Order: sequence, then C-alpha cells, then structure tokens
Amino acid sequence: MQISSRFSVAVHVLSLLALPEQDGVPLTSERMAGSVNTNPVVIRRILGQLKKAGLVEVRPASGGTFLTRQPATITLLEVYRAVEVVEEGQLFSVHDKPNPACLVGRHIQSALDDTLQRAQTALEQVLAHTTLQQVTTDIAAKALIS
Amino acid sequence: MQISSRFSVAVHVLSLLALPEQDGVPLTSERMAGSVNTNPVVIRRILGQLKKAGLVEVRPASGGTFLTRQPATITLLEVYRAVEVVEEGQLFSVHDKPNPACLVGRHIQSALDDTLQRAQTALEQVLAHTTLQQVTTDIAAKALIS
DNA sequence: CTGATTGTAACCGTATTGGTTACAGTGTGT
DNA sequence: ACACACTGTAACCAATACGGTTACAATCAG
Repeated sequence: MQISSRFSVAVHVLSLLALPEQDGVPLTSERMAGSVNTNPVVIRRILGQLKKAGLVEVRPASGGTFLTRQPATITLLEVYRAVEVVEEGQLFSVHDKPNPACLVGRHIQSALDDTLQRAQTALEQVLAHTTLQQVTTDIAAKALIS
Repeated sequence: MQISSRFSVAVHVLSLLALPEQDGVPLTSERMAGSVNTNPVVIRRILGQLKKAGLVEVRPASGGTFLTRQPATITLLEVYRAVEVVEEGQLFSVHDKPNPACLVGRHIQSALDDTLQRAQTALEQVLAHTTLQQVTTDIAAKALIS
C-alpha cells in the first residue's frame, strides 16, 4: 500500500505559503487547489491537519493562511506526522492473533517488531533532515534553470 | 496508509519453512494457515508470490513447500519486494498533474522526488540487512527464555 | 450588513485488503 | 490405474481508506 498523497499535497501547500506571493491576491483554499489541481475542500482538510499540528495559522473568514514558523525550522517529518494518520511505529501492519500454540506464532511479532521499527525510523530520519526551506530552495533553483 | 500484513505473514510462513519440523507432518497451506491464523487460500496466494520471486518451491499435489535457499541468504527486502505490489520507488504516492502554470506546481514533483526516494531507500536498506536466519534465530532465542 | 471564505458533515465511486467458497489441475501412493 | 489430498486460481464479499464533490453553517473584513 502506498503512503497517501496527502503528504505531497501538504508539502505543496506549505511551499506555496513559504514562497513570496507574486501578486497581492491572498492565498485562498481555492487558489491553492488550483495549483495542486484538486478540490478546495481537500486543501481545507489538509490545512486543518496542518493547523492542528501548529504549522499554519488560518484566518477563518476573508482568507489568508500563514506559516507559524520559518520554513527552515519545519521538517518534512513534522508534515508527514501531521497528515498521515498512521500511529507512530505502525507503518507496517502485522497480522494479529497468530497461533500461540505454535513456536513461530508465539514469537513472530516480537521478533519482527524491532526490525520493522528500525526500518520505519530510518525512513522518518530522512524526512526529519529535510526542511521546507530546502524544498522551496530546490523549487526556486529549478525555476531558474528551466 | 499502512503496509499490508502480507509482508509479516510472508515472513511468518518462511520462518515456518526455515525451522525444522517438530513432527513429520508436511507443511501444508492449511497447517501454515493454522499458525498464522488465517485462511489457507491467503497462504497459498502469498506462497504463489514467494514462488514467483524464487524464494520457495511448492510441490503441487501431495503437499510440501521448501525454501530454495539458505535462510541466511534471504533478506527481508526480498520478501518485502515479493509480496508488496508497490512499484519500486513508489512507496509515497504523489498527487499527479499539479498546475504547470504555477511555479510550485511546475517543480514540486521533482523537488520532492529525491527526498522521498532516499527515505524509501533508507527503509529498504534496513530490510536488506536483516535475513530470515536472524528472524528465526530470534524466534528460537525467545522460545528458550519464555 | 453583505459577501467571500473557512470548517465540516455527508455522500459517492474507486481501489485494496483479507476472508471465503468453489472447483479444476496435479501428482503421490496404493 | 485410481483415489485422494493438496495446490492454483477465479470469483465474490465486507470492511476500510482515499480523493472528489455538494451543501451549508460559522466567521469576519470592509
């Protein structure tokens, strides 16, 4: 199973917020949806999760969403945790209730647990060492080249 | 989204095959299903994927499934790749068709791609460095303690 | 007060998963 | 040669998650 696209959409949205507005038009969910190419409600749902995580501040009425922190201090792991509902340490699902009457069934879970946890942590550490700033810098750099 | 339990079931099944049989009864899909606590067809489906990956040999009629290699030479990454249908490098799904008229929309995919690829690779490397042998050794060790 | 915008609930179509039944194909052992 | 146990696979189902969509109440700027 794939990790949902909410994560990449969230990074997309945060990048929009981090980069300076070209025009003076405020960034509404509708405009963000136009850039992501999805429905405004999808954006608002994700903004809600980012808000709950304390990454953005949303002005309810006349539009306007802002980062609460500098892009350099926001890691992709925080974004990932904000929008992925998977409990921490639960990226891998393990079949439950193996037969305790069996040697393997009795111990497979704990035997696997350590490795799976380390695998997940390895993935998360890469995200932890990448900041929103790096992403937007990369975007800006690519824009200059092309 | 979680990674399906097919992976943990596959490791469970391979562990059964790697450990010596206690009795002389052959390991049929039904017996494996009893240890995993699922349906025999689920086991056969996974065995089919493991067979396609060349990890096991299945005798079609009178039962009997065998590892084609020593447990010490089988990595969990091979098992993972055998049963997870996700294309290589596709653990993260990325929203497609972002708006090319937007600076961010135009470059977000390539800006994210490198990081996501590294994150996935980090996870896979942990699996690559764990062998079936290590799992069964761990199971045996836990059995002695408890 | 008006009007644009956010926050949410509700519903839908699609895809994946794991479980189950059913049955044809296969080969071992008698 | 034959019976029987087992595998291989198709078909179907319920549950779940996801993204999209409509609808509407709540909110606030001008």
